[in-house]
Amino acid sequence: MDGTLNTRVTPQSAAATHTADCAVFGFSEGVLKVLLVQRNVEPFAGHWVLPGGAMGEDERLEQTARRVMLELVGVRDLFLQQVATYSEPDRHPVRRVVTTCYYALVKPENHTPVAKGYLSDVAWHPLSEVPPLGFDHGRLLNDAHQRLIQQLRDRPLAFDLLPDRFTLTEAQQLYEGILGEALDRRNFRRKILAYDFLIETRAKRAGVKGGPVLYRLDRAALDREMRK
Amino acid sequence: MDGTLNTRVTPQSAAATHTADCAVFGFSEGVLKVLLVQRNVEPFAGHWVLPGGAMGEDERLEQTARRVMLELVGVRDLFLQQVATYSEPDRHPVRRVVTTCYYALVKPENHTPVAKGYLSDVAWHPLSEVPPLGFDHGRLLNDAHQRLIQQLRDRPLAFDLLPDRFTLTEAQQLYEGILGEALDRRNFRRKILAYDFLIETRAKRAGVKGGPVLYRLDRAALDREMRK
DNA sequence: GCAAAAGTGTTACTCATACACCCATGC
DNA sequence: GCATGGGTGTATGAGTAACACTTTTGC
Repeated sequence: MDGTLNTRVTPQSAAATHTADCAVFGFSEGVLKVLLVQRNVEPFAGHWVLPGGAMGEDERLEQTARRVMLELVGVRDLFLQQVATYSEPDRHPVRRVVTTCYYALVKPENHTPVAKGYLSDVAWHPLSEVPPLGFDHGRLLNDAHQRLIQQLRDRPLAFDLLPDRFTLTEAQQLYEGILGEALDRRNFRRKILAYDFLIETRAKRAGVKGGPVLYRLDRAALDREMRK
Repeated sequence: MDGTLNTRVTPQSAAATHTADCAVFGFSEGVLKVLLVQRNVEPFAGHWVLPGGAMGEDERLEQTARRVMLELVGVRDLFLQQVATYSEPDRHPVRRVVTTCYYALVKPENHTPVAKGYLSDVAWHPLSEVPPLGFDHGRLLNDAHQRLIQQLRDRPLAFDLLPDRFTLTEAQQLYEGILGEALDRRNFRRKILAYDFLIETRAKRAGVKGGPVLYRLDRAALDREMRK
C-alpha cells in the first residue's frame, strides 16, 4: 500500500534498480530454444544470461521488456507474459537490483539477433543444452519454462512459434519440446484438430517425405480461443 | 539482465520505490472476507486499500509482506503467494511506486488487527461488499482473487482458513465463497473425503442443527498433498 | 411435530490414455 | 522394394456433473 503502514518510503527503500529480464523461446530444427546473450562486462563477464534491461523513467516493465526485445531481436508485438519478481538483496553482486521476469514466444527464422553494447554474443541455445547462467538467471529461466508449460496445458499458446505453414508433426514436436515429454500422435492430432483455428492448405512442402499436409492459422479464431 | 543491454542503470531507473501489497483472505460467519485498511493521509486519504509497505534495505519482497502482516495482524508463518508486479508510471499519483502483490490466507478469529500509523481503520470486508479501493488496488485484489481461485482448483489450499475443528458444510461454504459458485454437496464431500488429511473427530458442536460431524486436519498429510 | 440442516449412491457424460496397422513418397 | 514418416479408429478408465430421499436435532 505504498508506505501507508510503518515502513514509510525512504531513500533506502528507493535504492533498488528495477529491470525486466526475458526468457525468449523459439522453435527451429524441431527443437525448442531460448535466446541468450553473453556479457562482456563485470559482473559475470563471459557468462550467458537472459536478455534484459533497466526500467526507464516513464516506462512500465512490460514496455521495458518490449523495448529490450525490439533492440535485441528486432521483434514487435510479441507474446509476452509476466512470470514473477525476484528481490533477494544479494541477487546482483554489485548493487541492489530487483527484476521481473517475462517469457516471450518468437519465430527465430524471422529475426537475426545481434550483440550490441555490453554483449559479446547473442545466440539461440537448445533448451536441453543451456550453459550455467549468470546472476540467478538459471532459476528465472526454469520458472519461466514452468509457467509456459502450465499455460500451454490449458491454452494453445504456442502456435506463434511455428512458421506460417506447418505440419501437424511440427506442431507436435513443438509441444513435446515445451512440455518435455513424448505425446501420442493420434491423441495429439485429435486434440488440436478439435480447435477451429487450424486450416488445412492444399499445398505440400517440397523435400519432405510422405507429403505431409500443411496447415495455417486462422488468426481470428486463435485469438478467440486464447481469450476463453 | 541488469543493465547489460543498452539501458544501463542510471539514477532515473532507480527512482522507483518498491512495495509489497497483500490481499489477505479470511473466512468467518460463512463468508469469505478480505482485510482492508483505511488511509488517513494523502493521497487517497479516507480510502480503503490493501495493506502493504515499502521494501527495506536488506529485505526481499516476501519478507516485506510478512513484516507488514506481522505488524498489522500479528500473524506469523502465513501462507503467502506472489501474484504479480504492477509498474505503471502513474499508478501512484505522487511518486513512482512499483508494487508486487501477494495473497495471504489467515484465520480471522485468531487475530485482531489494529490500525496504526497512517491508518484510521482496519476491517474485514466481505468480498462481495468491498468498497472502491484507492490506487489500483481494486485491480490488485481482483487479480489476487483470480490467482487464488486458479490455485484452489488444483490444490486444497484453503483449509488454513478454517477453524481447528470444522464441519464439511463449513469447508464447502469456504470453497463456494472463494470460487464464487455453488457446489453440489455430495460431489464436494466425495472429493474432499478422498484426501487423507481430513480426520473425523468424535466431538460434535453444540448449537448446530443436525449434529454435524467435526473434522480436523492431519497437518503432515496436508503438507504432503500441497507439495504434490 | 415440524423446520432446518446433515448425510448418503447411482448414472451419464466427457476427457485422457493406450494401442497397431496401412499408405505414400523418396531414394 | 524398402525405409521413412504420414495418416487413421477404437476401447478403457478416470473424473466430473447431475440428481432426491431419509435422518437427526432444536425449537
